[in-house]
Amino acid sequence: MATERNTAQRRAILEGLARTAGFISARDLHAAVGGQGTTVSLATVYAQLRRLVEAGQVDVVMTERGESLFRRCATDAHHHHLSCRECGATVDIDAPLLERFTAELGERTGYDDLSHVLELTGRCPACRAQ
Amino acid sequence: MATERNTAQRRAILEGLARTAGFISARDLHAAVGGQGTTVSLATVYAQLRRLVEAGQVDVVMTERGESLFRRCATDAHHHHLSCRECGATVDIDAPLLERFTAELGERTGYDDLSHVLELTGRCPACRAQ
DNA sequence: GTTTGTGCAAATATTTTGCACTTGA
DNA sequence: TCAAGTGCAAAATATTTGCACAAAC
Repeated sequence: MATERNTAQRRAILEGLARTAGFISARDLHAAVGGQGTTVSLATVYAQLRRLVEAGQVDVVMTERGESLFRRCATDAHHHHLSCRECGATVDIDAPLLERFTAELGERTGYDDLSHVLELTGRCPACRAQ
Repeated sequence: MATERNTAQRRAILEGLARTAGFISARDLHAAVGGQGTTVSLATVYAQLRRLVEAGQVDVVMTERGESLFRRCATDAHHHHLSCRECGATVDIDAPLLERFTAELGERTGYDDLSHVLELTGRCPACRAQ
C-alpha cells in the first residue's frame, strides 16, 4: 500500500496549488513555491504532480503547445475565469454562452455526457499599462 | 504574399496525409513518406506541417503525452475538437460562438492578448450504443 | 531501520532554428 | 535570377530517470 509521505515539499506544492485559482504549469508552480520559504526542485514538482494526478486529486489539460497545466480538482460549482499571464490576477466569468454552446453541440454531434475544460489567459489592464 | 512552392517534398507529404485515414504523428508521417521513392527530412515534415496548419488545411490535436497529431481537414476556420473519451473518435467543431465569446470578454474585462485552451470530451453514438 | 521522497544532472522526446545549399517559378 | 524550400546538426522546451543522499514513519 503506497502511503503518501507528508514531506515539506509536498506540503509546499499542495499550498501552491491551493493558492492558484485555475490551471498552472509545472514551471510556474515551481517558481511560485520557490518564492516562499522552502525550495523545491523542479523534478520533485513533477514527481508530486504525477502522484496527485494518479490519485485523482489533480486535473491535467494540454495546451496547444504541448505544455501540461495542472489544478487541484474542484468539487465546487462549475465556473470559469480569465487570468493574467503576467501578474496572475483573475476575473470570474459567468459563461452562459459557453454552457449553451455545449448543449447545442451535444444535439448536433450525437455525443452525450459532454464535459469541457476552458482555460482563458490574457494580459490585464495593469500589466498592459507598463 | 506567400505563395507555396510545389516541391517534391511537399507533394510527398500531402500524398502521405491523403493516404492516411485519421490522425498521424510527424514521426510516423516522416516514416511513411520515407518508404516511398523520395526521402524527406524530419525538419521539412515539420516545416510543411506548420505551413499547412497555418493555412488551415491540416488539423492538429495533442495527445495526453504532448505529441501533436495531424490530419488534412476540410474546414479552413479556426476550430476545436470534440473527442470520445472511450474510443478516441474526433469530430471537428467550428466554434464561432466561442470566438465571439472571447472577443466580447476582452472588451468587458479590459484584458487583451487573450488565448484559450478548450478541451471537449464526451461519448460518441457508437460507444453509447454498446 | 526501512522505505519513500528529494535533488541533481543527464537522458529522452518532440519540435524549432541557424545556416549553407538547392530548386521552383 | 532569387526568394522560398530543404537538410543537417544544434538548440530549445517539457518531462522523465538513475542514483546517492535525506527524511518520514
